[in-house]
Amino acid sequence: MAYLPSLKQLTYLVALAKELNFTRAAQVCFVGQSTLSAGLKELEDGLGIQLVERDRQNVSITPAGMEVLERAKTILTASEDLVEYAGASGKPMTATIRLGVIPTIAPFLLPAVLPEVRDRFPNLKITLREDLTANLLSRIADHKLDFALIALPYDVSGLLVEELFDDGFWLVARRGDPALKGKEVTLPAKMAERLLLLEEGHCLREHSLQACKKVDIRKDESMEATSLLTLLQMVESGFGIALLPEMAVKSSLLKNTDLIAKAMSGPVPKRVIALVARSSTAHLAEFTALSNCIREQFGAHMKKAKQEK
Amino acid sequence: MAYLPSLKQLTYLVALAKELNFTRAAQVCFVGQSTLSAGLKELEDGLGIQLVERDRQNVSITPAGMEVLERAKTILTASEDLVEYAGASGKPMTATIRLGVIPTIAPFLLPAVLPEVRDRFPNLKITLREDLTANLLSRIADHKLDFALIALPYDVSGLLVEELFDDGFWLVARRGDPALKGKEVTLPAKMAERLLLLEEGHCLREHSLQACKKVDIRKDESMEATSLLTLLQMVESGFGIALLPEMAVKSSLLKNTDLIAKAMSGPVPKRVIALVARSSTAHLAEFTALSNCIREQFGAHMKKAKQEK
DNA sequence: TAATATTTATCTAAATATTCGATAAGGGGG
DNA sequence: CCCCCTTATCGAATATTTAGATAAATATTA
Repeated sequence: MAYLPSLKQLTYLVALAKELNFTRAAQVCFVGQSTLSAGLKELEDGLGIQLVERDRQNVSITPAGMEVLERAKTILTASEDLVEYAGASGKPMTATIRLGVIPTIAPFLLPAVLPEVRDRFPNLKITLREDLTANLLSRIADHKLDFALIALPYDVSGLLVEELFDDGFWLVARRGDPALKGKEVTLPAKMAERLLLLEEGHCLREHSLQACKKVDIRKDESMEATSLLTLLQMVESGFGIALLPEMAVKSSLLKNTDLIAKAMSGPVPKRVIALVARSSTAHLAEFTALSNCIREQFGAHMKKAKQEK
Repeated sequence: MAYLPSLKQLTYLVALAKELNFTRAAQVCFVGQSTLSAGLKELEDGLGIQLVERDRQNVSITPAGMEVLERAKTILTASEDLVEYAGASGKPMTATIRLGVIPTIAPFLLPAVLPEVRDRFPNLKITLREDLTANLLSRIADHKLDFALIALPYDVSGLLVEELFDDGFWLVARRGDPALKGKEVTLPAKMAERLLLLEEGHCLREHSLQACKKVDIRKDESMEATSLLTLLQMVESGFGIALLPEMAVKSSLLKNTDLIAKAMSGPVPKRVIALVARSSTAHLAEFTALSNCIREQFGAHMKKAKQEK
């Protein structure tokens, strides 16, 4: 029989990689330092390679150790999800789902969707967290979050991804702005110069830049908005123009402002709204149900918004 | 600390699911029957759910058990691949790769590609297996095979997939066949009626049917070919027409025959040649290298074949 | 330079877990 | 009704794991 590492040994490696100190890692694992030391040695012997470089003063993970570490994390995550699944099975659609949503989606999609979700799955509890994509994905990996509603393109390798719908970008400018001239709106370079952006970290910033085929050159940080609301304020104050996701345009965000939103022509620049989860998530049924519900419900919501116009 | 199943317990579940008999499963695992019985009970207790239905006479896996089983297999596979990776690390591109190839790819692609692979990676050993897609994928899951060269579309969920290139379908008929008339060849329904197919199990059969938007209706099993060679024989004997992958057309398969191959017009029906592996494969470096090598080398091969024409 | 603190590795005895064989218990088939 | 086959359980032998003490190596500090 071939050697198989024990999950405990893998947790030792993971803890040690995080702490880079045997004593502290042992405390994290609730074992003695000698236990962790021996356990790791056994893992290295079993695998036949050195995973950790122990200088008496510093601990570092070898390149091979890094690869093993990644695999170990995957295995442990899948194991934890297996246990969680087992605990939740038998009572589907009754879980408490921790859902993360990025700030440029949350205020427009959640009000339209959550009531229906609650209606359809009365036993499904949803707790929300609004944060940047990177933070949400990191929390998903750490089991601190179950699902996240984010906008693609984004690196989602290794995750379970369900694309929900496209969300096109509209040009927003003050009434009478030259950028709005003409029947069709495109974004030539000179327009792009006037483009206002959200601050670093918001995916909408990257997506706007990609839509203009511009690389990210920060010019004036004081001219970067911290939310869509402040972004629009800046447009209204005459600092420039901006791209706004369709779902934001269709909300009441532009009411009582002097701003005009116009759809773009040509190949419409867009982001893709997607629900993601760990691929080993314990809540696959809930993931699918939520995906469908959002897709249907938000589709209906947008159609209604169109008619009202 | 939350409960974590031991990998040993997971192997017990996997073995039991395969054998559906505690005694035999225990033998497979090289443990006593009592050990397996106790181990499985411990797993069930730890997870808090029943995985196995034990009638004194029959053993069956509960629905929840099936889900846990799938997850267990994933975890065990990833663990085995971790060990294998550790053993192979430090000497990259020196592994012995067991490569599976489907029969409608092997004779056309391998001769063009393998010499270069051997040249570029002299320490990489490759053993070959020619078989149907379903068998190859099953062997990949069982660690009996490392990579497989197959044709998409095919259900490859859960696998590492690298699409290499498109392989269009050409219409093959006897010289003067009415199907060849006209400047452009499409496949109207009446042509599709005359279509000859490989026998069940060959993906080319499904792909040909999809290309004609036909569902699989077996008419006469004696009229089904067992290989591309016999398929062409049947076309040459006047039994009908066939679709042939471009890589086969560009080979010398049609030389010294009375057959004409003509590219299809419109949206070209095609298959996509892909290399697949377990997503936790120990040989990711080799996978990438082989992918690139095949893509480049076969691209050059086809270009050469075109010039010779 | 010497003392001290901090680190990981090793050793040992004790606690814990695992394993096997024997046996019990529950049904079907003859 | 008995025999055979199944899985579950029990107890003793065995193997593994653990913590604490200690060693060994280095860096820091006096």
